[in-house]
Amino acid sequence: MLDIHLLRTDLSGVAARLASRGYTLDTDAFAALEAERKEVQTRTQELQAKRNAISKQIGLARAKGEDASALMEQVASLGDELKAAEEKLAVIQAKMQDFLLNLPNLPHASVPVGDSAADNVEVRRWGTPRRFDFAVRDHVDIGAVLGLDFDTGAKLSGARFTFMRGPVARLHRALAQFMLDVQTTEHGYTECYTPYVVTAETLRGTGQLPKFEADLFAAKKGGQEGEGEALYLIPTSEVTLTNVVRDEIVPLEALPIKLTAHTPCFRSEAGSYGKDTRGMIRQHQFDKVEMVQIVHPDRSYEALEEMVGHAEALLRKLELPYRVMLLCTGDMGFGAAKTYDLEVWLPAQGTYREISSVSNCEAFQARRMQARFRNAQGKTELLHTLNGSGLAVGRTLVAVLENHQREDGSVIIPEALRPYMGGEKVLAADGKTSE
RNA sequence: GGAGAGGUGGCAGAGUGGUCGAAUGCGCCGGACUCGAAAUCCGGUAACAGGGUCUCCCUGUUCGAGGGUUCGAAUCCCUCCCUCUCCGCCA
Repeated sequence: MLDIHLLRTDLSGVAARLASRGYTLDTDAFAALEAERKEVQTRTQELQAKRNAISKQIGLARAKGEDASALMEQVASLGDELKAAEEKLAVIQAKMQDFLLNLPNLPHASVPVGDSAADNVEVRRWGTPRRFDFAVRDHVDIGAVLGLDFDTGAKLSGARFTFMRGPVARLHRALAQFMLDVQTTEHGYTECYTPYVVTAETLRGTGQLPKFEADLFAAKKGGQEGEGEALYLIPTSEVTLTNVVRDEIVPLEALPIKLTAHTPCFRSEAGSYGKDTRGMIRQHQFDKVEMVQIVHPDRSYEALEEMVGHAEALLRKLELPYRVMLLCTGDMGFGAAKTYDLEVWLPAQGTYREISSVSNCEAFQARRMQARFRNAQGKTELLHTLNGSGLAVGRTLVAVLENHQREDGSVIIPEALRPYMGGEKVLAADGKTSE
């Protein structure tokens, strides 16, 4: 959510910055609503003040045993107008809230202006894509004999679900454990276990609601006939980790808060029909190790660079070539002020594909959540929140299989991962180490 | 699922229709005392929103959430949510 003061004082400036990310701000609608709000709110508060003052006098008169009927008449005459004004104000404020909740964040000044992914800027590359002296297979073919089973996934749950067994299932688990251990022991994050099902209020805090309900899975408690509040499956643990500070005023010395969790993520992938239909690049359910930092506003851009480094460290340890992309204004997510994507090399596709996305949301989420800290002057101030994948486990599995494949269909396990694989060096169909 | 208790400021905890945004204690901030510290004493200390003559003043809202009664609600009524205790069931 944007700061309403900024819209009041610099509406055209806000409109220009939103336009750079392809969002057209209806300035006339805002100006009209704001003018109406100001008038109605002033009038309402005037009437409330009058009522409060007279009511107080009634109390005093009664206490002295005096007759208060003249005062009662005065206040009665306010009644209808006050009630009407309060109702009108509530409607205007709800409209205003709705308007604000649907505005995306402002891009940071350092973000390149552009319309689409084509305008993203490559910041750096690491590693050299390997040359293969045999026909490269993609992860679907490699995984077929190693336990990657899309048919069973589809039978159980439909398209975009994967079933894993044996060596691949173990590799998947090993990757998640490895990532969590690096985040906690080397990067200073606190490991968390969080709910996978959350309330609408929680999703409003991080910005998935009200605008993106179509991207979520909703859940219902058994034994209830449409009663009660809808619950949603988390699309990322950014949601649960960030909402930890919702409605909190954290002490200055508690900052920065650095949290990580390994959770499944559930996404309906509405609007991505026909995209990445082969393999496990785009699934309704995938695992991710998430990094969340909740920091002092002065430190958030420093933290952003640091978090990109944390994600990069994992890719390096796994010996996976990647590049770092700075997203342009038109390609950033709703709540982000600045985002870096990490793209891993996928030899079968002959291209780099997103495996991590790290964003600074500045106060956008904090304002929705009322997540604050007490500054050095003792005043409350909004925090800055950041989140990033460290990493998407499914896509990392794909990258390991494809980049480290061998001609005989086995896969070399990167050294960093071997302690998590019982010391084995190679992933093979028979489960045996062939070297 | 059954029975009961309860949700109040950073925390603990009073308050059952009228100067209550809220006693008291703790914590925190400032001051006094002290060479300094501790102890003690004095004073201050909620959030959010709006307005202004904008380092300050004024107004409004907020006592789990929403609705109702009333001139007036933390306090009375209704609905919902959550927490705790006991019993039952359960991984």
